Amino acid sequence: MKLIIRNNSPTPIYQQIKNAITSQILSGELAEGEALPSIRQLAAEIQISVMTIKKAYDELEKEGYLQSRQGKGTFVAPKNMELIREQKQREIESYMQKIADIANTYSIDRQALEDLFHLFLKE
Amino acid sequence: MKLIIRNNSPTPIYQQIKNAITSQILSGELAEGEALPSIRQLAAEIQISVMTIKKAYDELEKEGYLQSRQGKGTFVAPKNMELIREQKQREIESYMQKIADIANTYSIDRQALEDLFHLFLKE
Amino acid sequence: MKLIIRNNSPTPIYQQIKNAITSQILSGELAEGEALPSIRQLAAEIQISVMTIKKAYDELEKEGYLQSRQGKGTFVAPKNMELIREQKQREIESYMQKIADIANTYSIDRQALEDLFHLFLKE
Amino acid sequence: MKLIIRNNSPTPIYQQIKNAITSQILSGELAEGEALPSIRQLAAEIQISVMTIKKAYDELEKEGYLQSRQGKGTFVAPKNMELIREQKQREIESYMQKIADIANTYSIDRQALEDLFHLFLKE
DNA sequence: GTGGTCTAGACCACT
DNA sequence: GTGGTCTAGACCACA
Repeated sequence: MKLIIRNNSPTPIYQQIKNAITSQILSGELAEGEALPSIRQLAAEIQISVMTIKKAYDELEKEGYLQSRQGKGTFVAPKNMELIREQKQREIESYMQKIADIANTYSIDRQALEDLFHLFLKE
Repeated sequence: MKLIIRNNSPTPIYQQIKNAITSQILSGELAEGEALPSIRQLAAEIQISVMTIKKAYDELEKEGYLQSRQGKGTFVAPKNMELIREQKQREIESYMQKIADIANTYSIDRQALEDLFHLFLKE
Repeated sequence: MKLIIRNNSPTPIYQQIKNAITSQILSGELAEGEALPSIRQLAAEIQISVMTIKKAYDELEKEGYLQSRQGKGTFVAPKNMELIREQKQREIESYMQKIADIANTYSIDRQALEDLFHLFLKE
Repeated sequence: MKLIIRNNSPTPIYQQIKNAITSQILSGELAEGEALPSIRQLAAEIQISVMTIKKAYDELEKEGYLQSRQGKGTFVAPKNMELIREQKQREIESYMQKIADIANTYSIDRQALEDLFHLFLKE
């Protein structure tokens, strides 16, 4: 597995690992069902603590990209991706509805709301 | 008034009462100026000592959530609007944070997100 | 905060912590907006590593129960709970639809499917 | 045939081709017995050396995914049904695991879950 | 061998 | 003070 980690980057190492893996899954370089390097192996390969790799793998599993099986290894999850994205889309819409409701009820300024929104998006 | 008190809980009963009331005030279930049940009435209703209710009401008054008027009863303090706005502001921010997180994790297009946001706001 | 941790339990410590906190949130003992003990404080109190507490808090944050703010502390999230449960309900339904679709397409035995389902539920 | 090849990717091109084809076979986009484009045709189509395509096809034949018949072309191997069933079985298990996880995390009633499951199965 | 959990430190950034 | 990240070990359970 090819991974370039920048120690001096402000992006946490586990996040860099997550980004690299998701981009490879989304581009098809990592096919569904394919095995990933074991956490220890990858840790040795890129000179990073096992726990850091584990954290990246754990989060990717919760997000639906990977699937771990004790004693067997970690694999690219079957392609739920469209399903997951649909769900996340709906989740976003319901949060927006909530925001709109609150803004209406408490007459919060729309311009302020938009500025806030841009702030969060640009992070 | 809806209150669920657990006798076997490690949380002191007066604290459970305080939690329930503040949560109802902040969520808007108890509107500002609204009358709370009298100490004796509530004590009878939930089978709790009058002293315990009084302690809860007293502390809530000290903290600015309630206001008791001699001979008239206890009311939700009117100056909560700022408190509530702050609370709602934080609520909106937490929703936006979630939207931003999801958008980052699943690489959702920012322009589409903004369009959606305008859609909900203009409703 | 009152927490009883069993070191000899098969349930991981971080899971025991999560269970205790969610049950207190759902029962109202922990009101929305209320501060939780800091990770270090709780770690000292129950004699557990800071990282273990952190893991429990982290997962509770991802699940929508808590909200952490750097430099300030960790708080019970505003009551999105009904919203989140609705979303999770829909998520479950879409997974079930997927299962039903696959089972239909590949004529997988329904009884085997049910047995499998019971197996996973009873874990 | 839909193939996206990245020249600047760290994954060797023949591996990218293998990944794309296995993924399409396992997901059913390529049905058993279906003909694949000829080596020369595919090479021309995606602007890749004939040798590279041949290497990918050869390895996929060794792994049992494809079957080439002298003078006729290359086809998806017919005995994939078991492979696919295994894959689908694992897919179903992963969905069930997700359902069980959500149900545990958000304390969703098991009976309701079973009723829902029967509903979807009987459709 | 694999992943799953846990520890006891450390340093950083924010307030 | 708070949370956020990371390390270099350890032991367990599964296969």
